Amino acid sequence: MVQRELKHVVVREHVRSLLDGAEPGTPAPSERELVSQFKVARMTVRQALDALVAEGLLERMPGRGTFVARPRRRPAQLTSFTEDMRRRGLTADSRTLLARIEKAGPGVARALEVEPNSPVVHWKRLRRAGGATMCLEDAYLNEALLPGFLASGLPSSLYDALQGRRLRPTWAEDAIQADVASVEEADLLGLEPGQPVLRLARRALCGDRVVQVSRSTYRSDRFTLHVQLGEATA
Amino acid sequence: MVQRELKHVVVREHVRSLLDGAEPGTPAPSERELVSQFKVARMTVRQALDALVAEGLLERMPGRGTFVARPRRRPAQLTSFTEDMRRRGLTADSRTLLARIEKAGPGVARALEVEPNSPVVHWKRLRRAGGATMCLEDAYLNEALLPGFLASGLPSSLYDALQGRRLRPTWAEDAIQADVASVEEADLLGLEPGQPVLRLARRALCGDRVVQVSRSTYRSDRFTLHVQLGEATA
DNA sequence: TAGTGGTCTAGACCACGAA
DNA sequence: TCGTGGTCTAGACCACTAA
Repeated sequence: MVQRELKHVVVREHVRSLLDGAEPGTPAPSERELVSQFKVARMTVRQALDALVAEGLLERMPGRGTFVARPRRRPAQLTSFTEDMRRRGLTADSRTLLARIEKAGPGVARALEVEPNSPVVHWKRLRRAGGATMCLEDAYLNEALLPGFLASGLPSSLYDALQGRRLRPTWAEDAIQADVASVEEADLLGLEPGQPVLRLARRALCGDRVVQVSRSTYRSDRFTLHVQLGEATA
Repeated sequence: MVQRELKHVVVREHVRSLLDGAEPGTPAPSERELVSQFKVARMTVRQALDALVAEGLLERMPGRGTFVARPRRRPAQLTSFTEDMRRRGLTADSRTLLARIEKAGPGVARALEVEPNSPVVHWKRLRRAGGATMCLEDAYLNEALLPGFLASGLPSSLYDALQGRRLRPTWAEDAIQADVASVEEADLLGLEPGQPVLRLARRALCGDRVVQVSRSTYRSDRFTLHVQLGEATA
């Protein structure tokens, strides 16, 4: 069963594969070329190219033509610790300190937007990258969205596991502070009490549903947080 | 001199003002209504509405109509300290510790993407919000882009001043770390040496040009950094 | 001058949703 | 059934760029 392909999709994908891997500045076929090649109206070609322009692949230059755009600088992406470390060429692993279902206290309930005393997954991990201890993470997940999460075995990457259930966060808000390590944190992270740490509190949503809230404590001597910021729009 | 208004712009702005402040879910006029109202072709109306959809103001629902969308959650925006504080209901001011033109050292030159020994504006400020000292900021600006910047008087908001010269940053990268205050920082910020501080190093670009690089040191007891993260694409 | 993208027309048929 | 947005046609004139 081959679904009927919309013409603008055919044109769009043809142009995309034509320019796959091309250098920025490479000219795309002109609109009128595509019109005669695919025997379609020019509006149809424009619809196809509009999509690629919106995507950031192409750039129009009136009077000159349409060209492969240089990659846009993007604002902050929502990535997991595992992905972050992989990007730095390090392999992430973790030691689970605690993983169980609890009743949500008032703070966690409010943050997760569930009723107090609702079941939540509490997962506490010591996270390492390239063999070195990086941070202590205390995460709470909305159990109602993740039935049987603990029973199916703890995943190595939380976001991978959420992605598998189509619950990968699409948006998050982090609150970031500097502080000094508590006695317990220092012990777990291998620091002296009073040494500086970076604290990061996250609320992660998938659509409108709060999936995860967490508090992480990073060793400041091993971890620098990198954030890209985009253009302010009105 | 009234510039000729493009039809799709007229329609777009009419719809925008019509729905200004409307609740999410409010229906927009149907495409055919706008066609007969403005005596234009339907493609023209679609072009107008497409722009508003891309902007996030409208949402199409095939078979039902076009409606005001609920505001999208946005990834991190590039805002200035002044704007950040205003959003928190605080008024920002600052005490300039140093403002002069210097020759770029190797590190600053590399970060600003100028030749070593090029003239750069060095501006060091103690920044306050609501009367309380918040941070110490050391900023370097590319003098070649900002001729006469110091001569025209120091602005209260750097980003406002840059905006006036059409050099407001459109993208930035921050590196964020926890540390402890040095003796000099402690003195200026009113802390004890060894208390935790949040360090933020920023490189801000307008288009492809590096406009500003800076290092800021925040009192961690008064300042929490908030960052929104968007969906990972590709 | 020839080619490009930007705008615009006046229709058409389709699938989908609500009544 | 009727109105909606989604797709598509076959033209047109314009401003701009490059040769």
